[in-house]
Amino acid sequence: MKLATWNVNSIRARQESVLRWLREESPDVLCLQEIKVENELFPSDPFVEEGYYISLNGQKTWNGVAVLSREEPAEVIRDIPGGFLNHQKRVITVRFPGLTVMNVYVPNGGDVMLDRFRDKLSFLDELNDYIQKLSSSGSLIVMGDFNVAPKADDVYDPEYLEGKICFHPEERSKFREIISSGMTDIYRKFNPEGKAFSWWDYRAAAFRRNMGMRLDLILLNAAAAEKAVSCEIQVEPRKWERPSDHTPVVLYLEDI
DNA sequence: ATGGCCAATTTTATTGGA
Repeated sequence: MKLATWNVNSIRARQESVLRWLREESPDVLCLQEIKVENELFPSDPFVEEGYYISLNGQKTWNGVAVLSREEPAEVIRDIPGGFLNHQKRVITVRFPGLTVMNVYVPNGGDVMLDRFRDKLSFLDELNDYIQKLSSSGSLIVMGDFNVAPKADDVYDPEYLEGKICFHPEERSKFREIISSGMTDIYRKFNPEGKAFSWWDYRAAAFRRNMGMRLDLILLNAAAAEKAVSCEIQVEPRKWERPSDHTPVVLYLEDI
């Protein structure tokens, strides 16, 4: 089984790229973030023709998440039930027999001095609670754009970026709490050493100079981690024409 | 050195991204 996460930075701007990627990779599940469109305006037809069910939690202009899946989900849960930030569409959870997949887009936070950064930390707390709740019932995969680079090898220049957005000690601490509660950062399980990035700024020729961060993560509870075979960051789509600033991260699981 | 770009809407500026 093959699952992937990709922050596409607008599905309407990236429709052809996502279709191309689906044809090349044929994943069973693809979690999309920042679709930046209301559910009614999501360009569903070509993805249905490609053989996918579409589960949506979109909104106008910003945020928005979607799951494409070969199998129709048995259940779809939108947002974090009771969550304080639910007016921003950042979470969608799809459940299949024996497997739950949560697709998340954590707030960026803007700048560590802003209220938005405090909201980001609170969101990570709520997310952890929600993960623990769902983790008690079978295999759980949480994948998406966490907007947190967990460790020094996940950013191009840890000294320069220390304390800046996406690499501030408080957000790394919140992320570690999720890991401490029993989730595995599966990319690092298979690739424990070395710089690895999934996002590169559009500005400053950041991609050409490989000035990136690993913000797109896949977390597995113990039941799911047992079945994990490998995990890869696919840098190639970041080189395509009109790319997203993020690139796909792919997880392979033993058949469930 | 730490900027530069990109997308959507509020559209010829502004906001957010990270």
